[in-house]
Amino acid sequence: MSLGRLDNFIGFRLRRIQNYLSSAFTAESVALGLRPGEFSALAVIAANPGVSQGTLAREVGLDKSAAVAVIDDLERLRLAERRRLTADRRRHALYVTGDGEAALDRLFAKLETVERDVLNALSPDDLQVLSSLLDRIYHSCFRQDA
Amino acid sequence: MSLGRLDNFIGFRLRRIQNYLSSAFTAESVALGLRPGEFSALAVIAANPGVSQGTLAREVGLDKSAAVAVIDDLERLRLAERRRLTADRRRHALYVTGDGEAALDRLFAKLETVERDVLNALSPDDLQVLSSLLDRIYHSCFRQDA
DNA sequence: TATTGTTATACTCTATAACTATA
DNA sequence: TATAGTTATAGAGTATAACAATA
Repeated sequence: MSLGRLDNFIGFRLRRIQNYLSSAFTAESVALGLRPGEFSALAVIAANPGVSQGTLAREVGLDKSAAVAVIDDLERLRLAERRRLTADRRRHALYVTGDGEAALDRLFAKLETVERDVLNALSPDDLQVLSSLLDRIYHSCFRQDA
Repeated sequence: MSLGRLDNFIGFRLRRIQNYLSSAFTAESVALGLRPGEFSALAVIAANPGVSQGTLAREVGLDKSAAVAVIDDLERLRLAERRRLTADRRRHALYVTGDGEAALDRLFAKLETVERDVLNALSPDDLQVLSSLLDRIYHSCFRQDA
């Protein structure tokens, strides 16, 4: 089976590698009761304690209505919690619980294992180069951040 | 907004870049009436004239039942066609039509534009390095191909 | 009047299994 | 009995708009 012209595009190779990484990781994620996307939401809350739902949604690429379901789920699992802000009672500030931090430790450990397996074709120097090339692309695309 | 520990993982950056690439491309794709995934199916048929539905499905990562809907769509748009094989009348051989080739030319041109925009932070030499690093990862993951 | 979060709804995707026609 | 393709169906994911509370 040939991929033909598709094979000339970097985006196609990015997608194949990324699909592989994420399917390997998803198994660990669902083992903790998390659906795809909930892990990154939890990680972003952990990195930004008190973040609002709207800001989180924008950052993770979710619709604000989809964010409701994600946070409902995280609360149900006692991994994160909403706290109504007194300053602006429309807003919820989001925080990760102790259980949430423990889950993140476990998930990040798995993520490291998965990446190590997939990236073991490259030397540490190669990885450094790859990382810096991706950074340069990333920053040229997303420099206009909020 | 910080991404916290997430930012240390190459897979996360791969995903952001790939999301960006694919959302920019999807617009052109739907303008031609194609749904996501149908473009790559069409490209693989073009690269492998006479391929069967099952083989195509495996290659593109579709379920065989999902492949039916994709090919129905491609036939309805007159971009590809099924031909019943006389040797084994259970099978359909798939072919791209003239319209299909024209659509592919247009779509691949768009793909080049999108990639150029996103990857313009890198010099041709850098792109060559990136491409070869991704290839090495890819081949170490998928060497056990069919 | 605008914004934050919520609910409702519809649409798309995906995954599964049952079915047909051929082998 | 096994395989290629099809159909039917249910579940998850996503996108949209209407809504309540608050600003």
